[in-house]
Amino acid sequence: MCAADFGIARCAPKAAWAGPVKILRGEWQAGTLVRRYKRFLADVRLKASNKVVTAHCPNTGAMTGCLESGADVWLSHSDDPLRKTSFTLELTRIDGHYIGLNTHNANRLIEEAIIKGRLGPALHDLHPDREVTFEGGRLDFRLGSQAEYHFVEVKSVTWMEGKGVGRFPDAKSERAAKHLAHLAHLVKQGASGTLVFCVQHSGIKSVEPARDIDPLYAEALAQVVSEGVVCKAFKTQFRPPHAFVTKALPVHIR
DNA sequence: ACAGGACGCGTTGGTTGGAC
DNA sequence: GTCCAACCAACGCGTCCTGT
Repeated sequence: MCAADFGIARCAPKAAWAGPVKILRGEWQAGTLVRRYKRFLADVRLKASNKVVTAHCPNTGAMTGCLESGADVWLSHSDDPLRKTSFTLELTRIDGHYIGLNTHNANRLIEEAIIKGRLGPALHDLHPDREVTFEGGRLDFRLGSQAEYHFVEVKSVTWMEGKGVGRFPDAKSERAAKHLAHLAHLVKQGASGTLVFCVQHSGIKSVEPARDIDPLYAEALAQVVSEGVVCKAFKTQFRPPHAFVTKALPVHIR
């Protein structure tokens, strides 16, 4: 299986800021989604063999508008004998737009952009610490030194509504609000904090909080931004098996 | 010092069991 | 029968502990 089989250019887009990050691992496959069920699982018909396989779905969220039966999907493959499913659902294409489904890839993409210094001078660190724990909480990245720590929390945006408006969250999320509180708390203690929306949908042109889905989160976001937390969004471009962070997108808090 | 195993975290709809 | 809380599902990643 190769990218050329699906008319996909192998080269990186000229606008790529960072990467590439390989999002399709192992003997990756293209297929068609048959159904998603039990939150973690999806049946996919492989294009190469026409066989139906069960893949692990690493995004347990609502994934509004992201998983439609019959949609093109791409799967990673693992030889790990401990795994119950050899395939992992990574990417889909709906209405001509690529949508990254693996939330872990959002962190990898943003980490790559941080390492390359593409997210601005305040977010430039050769070796950010990942999954930093503190006072009962955990954030995705810590940059800098003890003199001036900079904490970064990454959220994956895959839900597009209307013409290019990315919305987050797609379901009520107490944890997302908790992460905002953690960032605000650290900023109050003198650190810097940035919330990064990693937009894994090629059709999204701007990001806004989904006030109708989770009004508490929308309020919390506006509050922490007023308290000094920086909120940014970055667009991902897909060239299977790779993905790239390409540019900043506007975030409309209110 | 290093390798490997155990465990915790994060994610949310479905299932199960108890209370009313 | 209905409601609610607790638990479970699969996986990757990081941390901690133990053995060599």
